[in-house]
Amino acid sequence: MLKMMIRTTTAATSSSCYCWSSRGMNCLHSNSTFLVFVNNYFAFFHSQPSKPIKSTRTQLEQPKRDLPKITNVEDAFNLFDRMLQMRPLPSVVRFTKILGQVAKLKHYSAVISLDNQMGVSRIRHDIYTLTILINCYCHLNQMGFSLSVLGKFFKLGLEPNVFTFATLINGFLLENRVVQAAELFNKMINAGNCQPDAVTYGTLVKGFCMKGNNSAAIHLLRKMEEGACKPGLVVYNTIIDSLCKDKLVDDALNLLSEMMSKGIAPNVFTFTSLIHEVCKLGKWKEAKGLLNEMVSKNVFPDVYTFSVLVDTLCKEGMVGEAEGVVEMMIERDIQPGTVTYNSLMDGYCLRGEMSKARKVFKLMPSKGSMVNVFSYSILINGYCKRKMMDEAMMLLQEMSRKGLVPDTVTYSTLADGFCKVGKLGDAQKLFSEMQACGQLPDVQTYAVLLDGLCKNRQLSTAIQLFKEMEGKKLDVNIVIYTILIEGLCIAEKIESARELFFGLSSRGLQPNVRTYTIMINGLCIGGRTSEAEKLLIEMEEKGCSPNGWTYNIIIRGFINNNESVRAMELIQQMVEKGFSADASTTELIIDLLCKDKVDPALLPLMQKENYELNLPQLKLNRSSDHPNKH
DNA sequence: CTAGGGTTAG
Repeated sequence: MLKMMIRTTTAATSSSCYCWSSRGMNCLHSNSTFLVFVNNYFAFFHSQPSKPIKSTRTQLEQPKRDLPKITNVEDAFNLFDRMLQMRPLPSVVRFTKILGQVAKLKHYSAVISLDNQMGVSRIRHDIYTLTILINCYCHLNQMGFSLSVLGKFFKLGLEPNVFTFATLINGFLLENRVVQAAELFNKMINAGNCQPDAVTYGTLVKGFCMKGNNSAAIHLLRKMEEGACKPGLVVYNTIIDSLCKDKLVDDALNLLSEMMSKGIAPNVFTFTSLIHEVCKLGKWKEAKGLLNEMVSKNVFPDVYTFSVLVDTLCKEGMVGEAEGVVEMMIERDIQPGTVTYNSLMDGYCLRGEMSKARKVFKLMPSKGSMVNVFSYSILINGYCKRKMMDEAMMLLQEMSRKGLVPDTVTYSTLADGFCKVGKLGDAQKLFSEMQACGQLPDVQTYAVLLDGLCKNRQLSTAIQLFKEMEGKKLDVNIVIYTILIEGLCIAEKIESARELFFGLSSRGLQPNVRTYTIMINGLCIGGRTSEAEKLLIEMEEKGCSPNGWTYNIIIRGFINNNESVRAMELIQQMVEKGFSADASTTELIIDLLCKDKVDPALLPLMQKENYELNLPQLKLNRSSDHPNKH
């Protein structure tokens, strides 16, 4: 038996070295089912017509365009200049059309400067111009200016219409101010002269969904049914997507049947939401079923749908298959976009294949996909996970040369990389740098830094940072407390760790598996093995099942406290639950055996059939159960 | 000429 254990130990060690990433680890559980899904899926698409029938609508829309289509801001500025020099001046409508197009390109500040030029030439605003302006300020997170534009309506004797109000409601939502959005909505209803339309309702429904308030969204849906403005496709799609994001796929599917029974046909948005969530839950059969269903209804997957599939395949570690999907997209004349390629790059990064990721990154512009902040963050994350900090930092510098603004995620990723290689100073430098550049640290940024400080035994600095974080109105969550509890345990301040742990519920926080495991570890370090075991039972009772990592921790705790009898019992419990010993636990067990420290009374237990049979599982030690993940 | 829904990174 000893031989077997040693063999499996090496297997466990090498497997945990290979799996350096915590993401993508779920590939272990259902690879084969997913493969079946993918194979079916390929066969399925090859049997479909390669091009969906294009709607004739777009063809009809073309001739009425009396203005060259603007594809970039420069063209807009040039055209605008020429128009401003014409005498007589073109009408406000002509100018507004350009503003509308630039706004569609999401160049909101460009719209504002164009509007200023209009002002200089004394071109009067109309309702359209002002509404576009409001929308631009909304997207620039400047609601204050949006509201002052509203004031202009009255000055000019114009009356805001339902477009204006819907835009303002959306603006509040972009700032996460759902209450104000709802207030404005109610004002519309009560004032009586401008009733909300389907879009206005849809916007507010989205607001409730954003706040995770699905029941309020559904309530509004029911209210629409009673009134004159019946819910349409978009409102259903919004709620279906929100239900999906909350993993309530069954509720989402019920809503799908409901809309169909009302004669509202689901479109590619509806199916993409559903397929996305079903893929995330690993329900490949259902994903295939939905793909079948949509095509049978003449709804064809588009670049969004395919990107979801590419992303899922990549996260499952099946990058080759993802590449196949990309090729199929091109064959079917659906051009992969930046998001598609970003997902593919992330897939390579997750497997540590940085040169392949880099190749995609390099080829993107020639395929018509501009790299963006996501592309850089993905690559940077790839290098950070491989501890290649120089390469990661070079990319950060390249970003600013290309005029891309690194965001909170980019900086947090880099800070985490530096923390993990023990360069706390560099992490802290980035933390200040990001704030100097106007990027606000969020909870996850603080989590990265706190974790780095705690793991590097700088507890007092960590506590200082924690206080700073509390001072800002950041929502301190269980992840943060878990890091602090671990920090206290590392510093062997077990009493303080216990206090913090048992005070969690009074802060309205629920410990998760990680929190429990870290506390159990702390208690074991402090020699309180019986209390640790109590916690193991308690977590199970509270519906938080211990995982393989938890068992390994507590077993090691018992062995280290010379309680090998109880340790052996726990090993059996662990094996019965389908978990297995990891490398360091196995080492301790071997040590016990070598030193003949195992009570002969235990031998019958150790030779139990199920225990022996399960030993080869050692090599299946899953690093997803490992602490290095928040 | 103006407004709402689905894809990617820590």
